[in-house]
Amino acid sequence: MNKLYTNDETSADQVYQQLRRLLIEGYYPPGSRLVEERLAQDLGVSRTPVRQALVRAAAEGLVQIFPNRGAVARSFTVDDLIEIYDLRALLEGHAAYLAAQRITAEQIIRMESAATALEQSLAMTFERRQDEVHFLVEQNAIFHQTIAEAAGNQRLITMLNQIVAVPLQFRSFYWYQPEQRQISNFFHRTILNALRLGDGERARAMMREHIFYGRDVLLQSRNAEDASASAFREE
Amino acid sequence: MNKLYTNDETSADQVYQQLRRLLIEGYYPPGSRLVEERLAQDLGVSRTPVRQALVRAAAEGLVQIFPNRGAVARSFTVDDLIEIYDLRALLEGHAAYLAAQRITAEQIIRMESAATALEQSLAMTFERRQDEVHFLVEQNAIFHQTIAEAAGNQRLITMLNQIVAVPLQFRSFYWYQPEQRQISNFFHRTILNALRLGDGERARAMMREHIFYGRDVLLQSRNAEDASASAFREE
DNA sequence: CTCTGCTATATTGTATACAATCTCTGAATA
DNA sequence: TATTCAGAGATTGTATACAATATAGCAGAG
Repeated sequence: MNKLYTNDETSADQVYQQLRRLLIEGYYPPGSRLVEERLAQDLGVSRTPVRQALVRAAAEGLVQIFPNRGAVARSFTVDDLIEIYDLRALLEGHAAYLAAQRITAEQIIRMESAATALEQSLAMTFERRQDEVHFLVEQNAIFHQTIAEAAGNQRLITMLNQIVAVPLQFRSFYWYQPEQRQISNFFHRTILNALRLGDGERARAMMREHIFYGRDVLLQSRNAEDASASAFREE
Repeated sequence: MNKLYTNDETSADQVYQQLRRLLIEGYYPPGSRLVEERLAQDLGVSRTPVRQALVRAAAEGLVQIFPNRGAVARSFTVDDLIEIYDLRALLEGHAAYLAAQRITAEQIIRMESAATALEQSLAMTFERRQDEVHFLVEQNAIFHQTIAEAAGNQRLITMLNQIVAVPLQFRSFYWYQPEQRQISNFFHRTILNALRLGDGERARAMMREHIFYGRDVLLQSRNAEDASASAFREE
């Protein structure tokens, strides 16, 4: 019974988890410098575990490390987003294809529950907008992660985690638009149907469309509000 | 003019490069413990950069780190290899598909040169067997990396590097069999043709076959010599 | 002879000290 | 005014010391 896959015992691992969360949630905005001493103080440890966390985050593409000049929260150009979504479509499409052959009843139920939660949330009201986004992102993650899990390829899961995490910070506003959410919900149901019928080809096709649709919504929102375009400047 | 993509100035980076090479070439066989102090002495540095290199190697899946128990050169089960080759087929197939639209004349020439080198080497004699394998692996890498480059997706390249590096240690004996090499060479020419004609579908299909063929040769060799099956034991 | 628990040893994890490098400021010069 | 250079300060990179943890061997009980 070893703890290989729950690497959260050492403080270096905890720092990594924290850092990852802070980056994804935009607390350290893209392009901002990540000074080791400051992070160490923020998280109450010395620079040693911070450095390890940074190296690991760099390996995953969350930060960039410039030798002798430090780490920077990675920023993304529009081209980066297009690259990322191209790969997401490829990998998640493949995952959906594989999942159609192997998914279990329990996994289907989990996905249905997430899909339902996303649908019902359209009629719900939350204390704070942030709570709502948090909830939606979480349920959405359950839906997608369950497919990756059902695909039965551990490395595929790892890769998807890397790819999906990166632009998460931008996806917030995706969730603010009811019409787009309805369409996404529709995709979820279609994908679920395909999986239930064991139709891998269809599951893949719908998953790809679902992801490309998300990409397009994101890029459109971007064009709309050019004010915050600075977040896209590379370095 | 920054050195972002040639991270080889700090000794931590050099240690990482060394470690990676030693792992891939089987100097540290799968399953062997990687004691920090020993690595540090082998490479003439302190434990600090060694640890960073290990963290990075773990993020890439080359080693496994067990909290408070140290790092181990990752070993692979047959199922691991199947997972890996499944993803390679997906990613390299996609790369070939994209490359068909964008590949440049210079890149074609580079690939032709590598393909020719691989063909001619069948009639050549090398000082040592190891030199030959080294040469073949290198030319083969040029062929495949050029396709990834031509696909024009930086993240795709990164992912492929991660996936391809892993089983390299096993692929050695692949190169010892002339018949299989001839077939691989034929695939290379077929892929080149498809790329030259801009036929992405065909390039993808042939690339996938090429990779699955490599996988099957690998698995067959494995079955043949069950003596060294220990290398496949997990943990 | 086997099992349990304890201690010694080996090794990892973290903090800190110091060296190496970069950056920024401002003065001197043209 | 623009430019170059020096040096102070900030920050990274590495080594080392120490703390925390795991491992192995051994003694003693059953």
